[in-house]
Amino acid sequence: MTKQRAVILEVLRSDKCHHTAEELFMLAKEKLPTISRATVYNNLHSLEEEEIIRKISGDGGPDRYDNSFIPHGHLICETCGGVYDIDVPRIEELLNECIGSRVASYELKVRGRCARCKALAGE
Amino acid sequence: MTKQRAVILEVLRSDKCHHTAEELFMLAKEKLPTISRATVYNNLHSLEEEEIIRKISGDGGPDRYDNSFIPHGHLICETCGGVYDIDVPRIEELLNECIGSRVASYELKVRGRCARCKALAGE
DNA sequence: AAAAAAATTAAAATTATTCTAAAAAAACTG
DNA sequence: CAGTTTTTTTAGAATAATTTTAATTTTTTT
Repeated sequence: MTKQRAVILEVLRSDKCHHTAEELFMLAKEKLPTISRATVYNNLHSLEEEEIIRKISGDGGPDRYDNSFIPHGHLICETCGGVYDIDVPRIEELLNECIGSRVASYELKVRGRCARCKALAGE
Repeated sequence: MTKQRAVILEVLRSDKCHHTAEELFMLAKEKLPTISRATVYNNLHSLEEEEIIRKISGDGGPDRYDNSFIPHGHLICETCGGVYDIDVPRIEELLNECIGSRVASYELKVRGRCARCKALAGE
């Protein structure tokens, strides 16, 4: 556990939203100005290997990192653009049945409207 | 509908697996040797806009394209790296219940082992 | 057939990420 | 704790995927 790794974990955990490697690098730099981009990437990889964090890829832009390793769904609100964690009950069992064996992991992104935006729209 | 666009659609549809832009470019080049990479990217974007195809991103490598726009799950095989369509029954209803309203679309990627690789491994 | 608009091309530019080799820090060893 | 080895970090170069650019070609409209 180096200074750099501690800072990367700290910024990963101190925030609710899912940052990109570049954002994490900038945030880490505020706390440790000498940190290098390569170190951020190196640590994100090793943290992923160690099953501490998880990469979320594919919204067009760069990959993002989630400070939880446990797979869970994300709701992308079409109204406000926010990305919220969602829990889909028994999804893992359902997927296991589907592929006829144990799923190693899954990634689920749902586009719709979040609770807040629904309430504001009077739904 | 230009010659190029027709060829791109043709190669997209003639294959069961999900190709990358580069692969589609190479396949299109066989049929139309003067075609340019930029044309492939341009057309993939417009076809996506027109809701004819769908981009699948985020398995480490480059984005892939699915010749169907209708949302469905993908199994990414951890053994052979292939990307296969999977049908998860009643997933849409389940997601609707979860977010308390109609989902606009979803993206589901499951990592596990495909039927072929399971068979080869003697499972 | 001429003019205007749209699509294509090849190459350069950009973005995100990975690699490299040297320097620094950390972990062993006697 | 001094010397050695291993690991990590660093800055920048390299690479990969995609986008942009500006000139050309093709298609459409008039």
